Amino acid sequence: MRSSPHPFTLRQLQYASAVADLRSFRRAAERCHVSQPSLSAQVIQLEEALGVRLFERGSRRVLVTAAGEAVLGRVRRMLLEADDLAESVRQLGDPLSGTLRLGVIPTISPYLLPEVVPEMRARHPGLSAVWVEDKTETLMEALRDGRLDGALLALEAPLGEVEKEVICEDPFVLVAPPGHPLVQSSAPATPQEMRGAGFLLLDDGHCFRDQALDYCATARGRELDFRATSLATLAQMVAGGAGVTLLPRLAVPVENRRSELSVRRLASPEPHRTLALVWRPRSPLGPALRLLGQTLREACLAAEPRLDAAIGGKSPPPGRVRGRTAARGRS
Amino acid sequence: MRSSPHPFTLRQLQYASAVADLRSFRRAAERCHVSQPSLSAQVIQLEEALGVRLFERGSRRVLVTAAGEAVLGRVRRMLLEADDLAESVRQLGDPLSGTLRLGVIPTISPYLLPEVVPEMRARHPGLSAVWVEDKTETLMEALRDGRLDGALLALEAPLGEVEKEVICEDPFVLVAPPGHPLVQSSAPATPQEMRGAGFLLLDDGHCFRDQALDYCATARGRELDFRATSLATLAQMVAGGAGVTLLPRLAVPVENRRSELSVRRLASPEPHRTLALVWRPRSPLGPALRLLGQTLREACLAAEPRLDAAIGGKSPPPGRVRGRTAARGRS
DNA sequence: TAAAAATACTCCATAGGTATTTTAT
DNA sequence: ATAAAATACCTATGGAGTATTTTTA
Repeated sequence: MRSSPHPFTLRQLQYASAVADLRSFRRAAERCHVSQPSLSAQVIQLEEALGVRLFERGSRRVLVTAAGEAVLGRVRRMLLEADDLAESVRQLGDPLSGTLRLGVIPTISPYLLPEVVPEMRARHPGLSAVWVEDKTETLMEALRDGRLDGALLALEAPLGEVEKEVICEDPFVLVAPPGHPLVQSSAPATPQEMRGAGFLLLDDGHCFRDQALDYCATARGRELDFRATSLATLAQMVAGGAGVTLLPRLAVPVENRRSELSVRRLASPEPHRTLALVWRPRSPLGPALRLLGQTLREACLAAEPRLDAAIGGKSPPPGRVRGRTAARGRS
Repeated sequence: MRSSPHPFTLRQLQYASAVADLRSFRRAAERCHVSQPSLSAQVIQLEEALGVRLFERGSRRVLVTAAGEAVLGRVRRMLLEADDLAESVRQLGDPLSGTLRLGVIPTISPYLLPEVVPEMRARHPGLSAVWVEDKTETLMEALRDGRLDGALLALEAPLGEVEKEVICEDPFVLVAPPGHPLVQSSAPATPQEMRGAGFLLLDDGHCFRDQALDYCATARGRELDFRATSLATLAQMVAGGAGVTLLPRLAVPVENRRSELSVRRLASPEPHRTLALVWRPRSPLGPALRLLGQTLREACLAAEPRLDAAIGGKSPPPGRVRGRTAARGRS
């Protein structure tokens, strides 16, 4: 352990981080609730302590130097750790309370949250959650920056290093207008049957699009020249006869509530996504999120029969989901 | 980004960390070069800021509370990151100079270091290295605590999360006294031939013992009732006719310098270890260590012919070693 | 009772404030 | 000319020191 006396303070790092964020000493000073000269002085001291200029000052703009870029990543990580330290103490006294800032992707939230949010409230009355909906990439960035505490998404997307609690496996199903040749059989649909079929898919940026596109490729389907921005739109288009699509089973009860669609399971290996609650490694909220994930899993399990009913077919016994795992996501 | 003004300072963390390490306020104050009351005051302030008692003070001893244990891990990580921040700036100005504290395991150091240390000195004159010899587990702990900058060891041992630069693959070879039935052929030795043979192995704690034991098990050999503390001892015992053993090819030129041993390659899949330079993820010295690793690899490559000559057999063309990889070690 | 941490207090280094100057567009 | 950062200078918080008291094994 080195730990010679440190030549800088957390406060200096905070000020520097604010300047880097806002590209202005003036506004940084405002955000930090100090006067501009005070903040300037601290930043200068930091630069002197480190022996490197972090910012290039112009009278109209502030630029971050190359050295600054290199240093500020570490600075942000340190400030995040400092937040975590404070938070971890709060968690000691009060393991399951406070407000969690949670992200969720749009292909999950409308279908899962109505189920599980009431359950959460019932099971953990001290815990409140703020849900933010966005695409995987944005959520992960917010997670890494500490703007979110956790996120509910599909593990099949590239996530980087996270801790996770798996909620459920969500199989994809084939959806077509009633009477469409692809939904005349009730047996699981094989890729061969779908060869050449015209698929409607989601717009870019949705991880579900990528997965559906993968399957579409193996089935030698072709993508139609329209991209929906939501599963609801997709379902409407299919109901209108514009083509067929894949939907996560989770979405079927909602999107087919008026029974305008015919649904068919897919033959194994059944394509699916794995829904999970993920969080930053070593987040002080890890234990709380783990517990929350378990609640979510149980709520999902309880919803299974209804999901099966909606697609008119029993699922194969779901592989026992494993918990308490920390691992690196794909890519 | 949260980053509300932090209620504690790096200095407070440093003092608390020193108290935890030394279990004494007085000695912690000495180490930190401040008076005992000053340090006490800061620790008390930290406890108040966090709202939790970190230490249980007795007149004869200081105990770390449960909360303290929970908090101090994070504290140490933060202090390490602070060190890294300072170091990363030093690296910016001067990428390949300074002193690296490097660990190496005893089954590598006597064979590889004499080769590569002169090469290192020649290639990176500004860079000096302090080498520490110890077993893998101890080295990894020192690495995680920031007491070492890098370590040269075998990737087959459980390492946790590290960045690495692979140096070379080092195959194991069969070593027996001349005239021993197992070394009459010059063809690669198969596990079947070795069935029931008496193997001399290293003492516990050496990762090479574990690997040799694995092979020994697949070959249905039996371990003799003696455990050597070094490969040198092992080689001496074999030369004295006490049994046979496996050695890393790297060790053969040194341990068989008087040609008292007969050496035979092993049939594929040839057991081997993968030597690599590893370091903490995000270490500011990463780029320097990466470069150093490349030097080590080239020095190893240059030594190949001599190693082959020493075991009297050409190796199969070595699989192209991959560089620039960061990955999680086994276990 | 003795060793160790906490308290009492003084001092000064420094973070922060206001007023002003410098700088670059 | 003007917006923004640096400088000058003052204030006051608080970190560090010495001397002393309290605590407990």
